[in-house]
Amino acid sequence: MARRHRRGRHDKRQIENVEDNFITFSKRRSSIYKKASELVTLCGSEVGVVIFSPAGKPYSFAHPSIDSVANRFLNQNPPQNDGVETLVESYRRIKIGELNQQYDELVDQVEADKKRAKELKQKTEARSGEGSWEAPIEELNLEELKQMKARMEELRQNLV
Amino acid sequence: MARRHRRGRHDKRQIENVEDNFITFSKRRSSIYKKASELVTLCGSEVGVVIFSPAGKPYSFAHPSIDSVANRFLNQNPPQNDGVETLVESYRRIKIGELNQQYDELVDQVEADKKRAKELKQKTEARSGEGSWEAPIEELNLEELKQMKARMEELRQNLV
DNA sequence: AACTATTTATAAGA
DNA sequence: TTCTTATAAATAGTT
Repeated sequence: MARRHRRGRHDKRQIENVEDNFITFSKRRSSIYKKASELVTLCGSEVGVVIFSPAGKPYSFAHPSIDSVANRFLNQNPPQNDGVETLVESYRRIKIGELNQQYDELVDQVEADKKRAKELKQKTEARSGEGSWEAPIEELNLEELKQMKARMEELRQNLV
Repeated sequence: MARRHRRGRHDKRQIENVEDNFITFSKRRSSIYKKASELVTLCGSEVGVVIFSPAGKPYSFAHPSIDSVANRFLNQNPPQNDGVETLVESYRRIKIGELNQQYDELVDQVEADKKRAKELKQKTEARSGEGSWEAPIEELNLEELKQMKARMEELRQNLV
């Protein structure tokens, strides 16, 4: 009996050309969507699937929505201890890092200005012998500024 | 012939109890992972799957990694115009909003302090008639501060 | 976990 | 493309 044509699924299918590969990809992508959908209706679970074609085009299937599933997953997976950054951590680090750098420069400059203003004030007071009624203001504000910086750094610890 | 037991897959399987449902869920979840894995090796695509069990426990499968797939998907799906926030947008808005609020308070306070310091300096100078060599410093720094604030607001526009 | 009757998915051909 | 089909794989219920 002559050898039959091979049909059904074969483990060692080789990628012959781009067109056939995309046909296979499309069929299998649809099947995965179907399986995911069945899991939702059959078991009452939530599912999100993201697939990139060999050419790099994105496809997705999700229930109840891709954002819902992604947010739920990310929120239930807090920062890991194994050195691997999560998606959210990466965005926080990169984007908030810029903001923090600007903030550090601002605080440094402001504190230097406060110090110089205080020295200047002491100098002019020593010469005039007046104006001591203004004395506590800048010290107090400088202290508040330091506290605010501490609070900001605490916030940053929680963010980055 | 007596009616046979129903095997194979049936469209209208009913959830009888939690244990059986979880067994079905586990089997099907494994199958979806297998299908996803086959899609990767067979077609050379990238896949990310997130699944919540009926009880709410999260599971995931991804190649090359869940972060890689998620980032790639989110980056290729820029902010939509239909009023729906993406995952990344939501995180930026919520977390950076806190930082911005602190920053606004800081800038307001600093500028108020600058103004008061300037007034105090003018007052003491008017009385002593000296110290004018220090005059340009605070105005310059105040201007730099304003520019820094402007840059910060520009940065924020890009973030939020 | 493993088994099995049945259904579904798959690859290639038409 | 879409349909067909021989075969492989997945499924639900059982043991």
